[in-house]
Amino acid sequence: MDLVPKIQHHKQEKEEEEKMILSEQGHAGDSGFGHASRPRSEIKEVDFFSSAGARRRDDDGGDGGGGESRRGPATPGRDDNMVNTALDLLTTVAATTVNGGEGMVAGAAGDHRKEADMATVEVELRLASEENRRLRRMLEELTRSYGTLYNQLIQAQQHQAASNGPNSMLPAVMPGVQFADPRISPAIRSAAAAVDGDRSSSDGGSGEADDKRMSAQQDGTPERRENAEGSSAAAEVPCRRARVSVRARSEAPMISDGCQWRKYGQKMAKGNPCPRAYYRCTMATGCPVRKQVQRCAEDKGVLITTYEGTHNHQLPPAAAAMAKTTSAAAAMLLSGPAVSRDAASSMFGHHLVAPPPIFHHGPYAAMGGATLSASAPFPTITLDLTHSPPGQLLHHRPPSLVVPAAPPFPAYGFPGHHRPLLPPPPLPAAIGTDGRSRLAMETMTAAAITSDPNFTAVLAAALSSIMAGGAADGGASRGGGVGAGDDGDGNGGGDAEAATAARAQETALRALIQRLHESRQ
DNA sequence: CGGGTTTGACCGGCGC
DNA sequence: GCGCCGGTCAAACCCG
Repeated sequence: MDLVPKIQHHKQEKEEEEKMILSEQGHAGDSGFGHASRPRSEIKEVDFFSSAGARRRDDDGGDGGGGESRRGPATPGRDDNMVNTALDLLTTVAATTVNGGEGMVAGAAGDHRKEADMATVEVELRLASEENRRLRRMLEELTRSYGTLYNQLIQAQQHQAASNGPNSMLPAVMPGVQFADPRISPAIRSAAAAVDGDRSSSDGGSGEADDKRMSAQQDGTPERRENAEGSSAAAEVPCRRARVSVRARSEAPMISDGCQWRKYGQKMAKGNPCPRAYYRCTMATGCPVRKQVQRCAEDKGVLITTYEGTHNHQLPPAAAAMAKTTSAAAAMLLSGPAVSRDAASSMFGHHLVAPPPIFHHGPYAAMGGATLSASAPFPTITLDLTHSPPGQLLHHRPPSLVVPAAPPFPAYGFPGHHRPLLPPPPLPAAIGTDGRSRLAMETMTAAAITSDPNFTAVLAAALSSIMAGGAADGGASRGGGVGAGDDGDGNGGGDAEAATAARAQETALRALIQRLHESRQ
């Protein structure tokens, strides 16, 4: 392009050069995440994900698999321990009660009590199993509904595209959605094209038709060439524009999210006496991810971190948690409204008493801990962690809840259909096949439980988080191309692993139900 | 000396 | 067209 300024041209060349070097080095930046932070910031930062980082390092780094995690039964923060301790805690408490009675009371009275306890536990267990079965059925139905809706969406999309031409893709994809930033549209079209590509590989029946359509799309126009040019650039754009803002209470200048950031600017923003700092991800050269850190004008104790973009490199596990969350949130933000009404009504309406407020009109739409802003220059989703249960997320984590502060937004009613532009995740298989999504799911479930004692809400939260966990995982890896989903073990799920995951899922559900029973009593 | 931070300048979008 | 504002750049500076 002749119009590109010289300096920019140079920059691009430089970036290309760096990318080449990077690729030759095989993402050398990945290995260096652990030590490069300055001690200064390590001390000051609120570390949301340190535990996860430690745990993940165990998982990823150790070639012996989770060997270390299995080695130390008493070590908090290990994978298995973390999962089950977090949610089995209550079960454990119940068991402890039983054992305690056994130890304290000797003789017949003790035996009686023990038997009674045992009977109670058995009844509880039976109830839990039954409820578990019911939940499973609901989950299956949800999955089916999701798949059906997705197919309908794709069909409508195809129909619209066929009748109105390719430029009408956006309305077909996003009915009723109006983004403040029209620049999103090509990206969405790209994503839609990518979906078609994915579908063609996954959907055997219509694969050929999709392939034909894809090839038909790859004609001369620059835009379509752009679409066909590989997913990285195409997938990058929507997340570059969608923003995920995290509000967290912290005295530190910056929250530690596991990534390396380099400050490249600071500005006084209007209406806020506190300066806004601009950071760029330096874990890989050319990584497009940026973040802005600013203190809240109203409450100086609240730190607002806004993420933008998708990492083009592998992430340390600690960062993957946040990246996955933000990626899912961004994907949800970009696509949520498209399905929120109809899908929500069809998915929730028949199953759950009170469908969560997924997306409303107005500048802000609140969903529990998350808000959407359609009036902002960029579509922004805000995850508010400032109202987390005190001490749970930021200050001191109880050993039973070692999972980092995964923002709880999916637990408030985004059952994973925040990604209609992408192939529907095979939910039952995806659930828990990745350790992190499992952990995040359970954390969010636990968070939902602690924050909302209402049965329906909690149930909805559990189901939502289950589905979001699976979808977020896929979303990050697909939508982000090389984003958070590619952090090493994302696709290592075999049957055994799935079975383990299913067991963990069941355990989580049992704990959840146990908790619900307790809260009812 | 290399890498990160600071800070004033610059640029582009947007509203009036 | 002008000014405002958000975002970015890059030279100077700082630090280990």
